[in-house]
Amino acid sequence: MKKQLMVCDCNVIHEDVVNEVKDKLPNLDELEKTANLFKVLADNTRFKIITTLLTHEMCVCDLSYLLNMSQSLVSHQLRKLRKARLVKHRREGKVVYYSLDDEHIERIVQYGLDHIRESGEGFESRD
Amino acid sequence: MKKQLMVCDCNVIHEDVVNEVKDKLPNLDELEKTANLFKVLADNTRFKIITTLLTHEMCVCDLSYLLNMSQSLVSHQLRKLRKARLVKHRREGKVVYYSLDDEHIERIVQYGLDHIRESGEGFESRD
DNA sequence: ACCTCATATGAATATCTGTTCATATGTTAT
DNA sequence: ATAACATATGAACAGATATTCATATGAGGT
Repeated sequence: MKKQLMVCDCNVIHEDVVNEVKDKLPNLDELEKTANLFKVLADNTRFKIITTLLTHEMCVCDLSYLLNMSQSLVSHQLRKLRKARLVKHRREGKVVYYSLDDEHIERIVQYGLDHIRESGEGFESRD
Repeated sequence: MKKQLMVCDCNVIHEDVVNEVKDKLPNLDELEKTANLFKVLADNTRFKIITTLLTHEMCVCDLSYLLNMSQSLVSHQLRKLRKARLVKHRREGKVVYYSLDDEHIERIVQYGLDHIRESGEGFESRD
C-alpha cells in the first residue's frame, strides 16, 4: 500500500522510522525560532560583537573602534541582536552600553567555539 | 592622547576595556569557522533535517517524504551539511543513510532548542 | 545490454541580508 | 537655543544563498 506522495518523487522506504521520528519532531514554531537564533549568531560581524561582549559590556563606540567597523554597521547589527534578545542595553548619558542578555547564549557560543577548536582541522571557514 | 581612528567616527571612550577585551578575543580564523558552523545550522530546511537526524539515521527519500521537500532540495542541503562535517553518510545499495557526525552537534542543537523553550514568549521567529 | 530507482549536481532564478550613505534622534554642555 | 557628540535608522545597493528544473551518476534487477 503506497502513501500518497506530495513533493517526494521516490518511495518511502522505512515507514516505521518515519513515524517514529515524526512524533519526536519539535513543532514548527520551535524549529523556526531556534533556526532563527542560529541565524543571528551566524553572521561574522554579529558573532564578533557577541564574542566581544562575552568578556565585557561595551558601548557602541568601543565596539566600532575595537572591531574596526563603521558605527552605522555596528548599530544596525546590534539592533538585530536586540530584536533577537541576545543582548540588552543600558543608557548612561549619551553612551549606550551593550551586554549579553543571559548565560544561555554564552554557553551556546562557547560550545560552538569549543567544537571548532576540537574538531579543528576539518571544518571549512568558507563555502 | 587620541588613537588614530580608521572607520570609527567617534572617540574611544574606554581604552582600558578595549585593551582587555582585545587580548581575550578568539583569533579571526576560529571566529569565522564558528560563525560558519552556526550559518549551516541557521537555515530552516537544514535545521529540520538536523533535528530529524537527532532521533534516527535516515535515507534521503525518507527525509524528503517526512519533511515534504523535493528530493533535490534535501540532497543539496545534505551536501552542505556534509561539507560542514555535521553529518556523515553510509551507502547500502542504492540507498544512502545520513546521520549526525558527532554528539557536539547534538548538544549545540539541543541547547538552542532549550533556550527557545525556556525564554519562549519573547523571541521572534521572523525578522 | 537495458531499465528502474535512489541520489547527486550544474545552472538559472528569486529572495534575502549585510553594508554603506545620508540623515534623524536623543543627550549634554555652553 | 545652539552646538557637539553618541547612537539609531531608512533607503539603496551589492553580494550571498535557497530553491527549482533538468539532467547526470551509480547501483540493482531483468
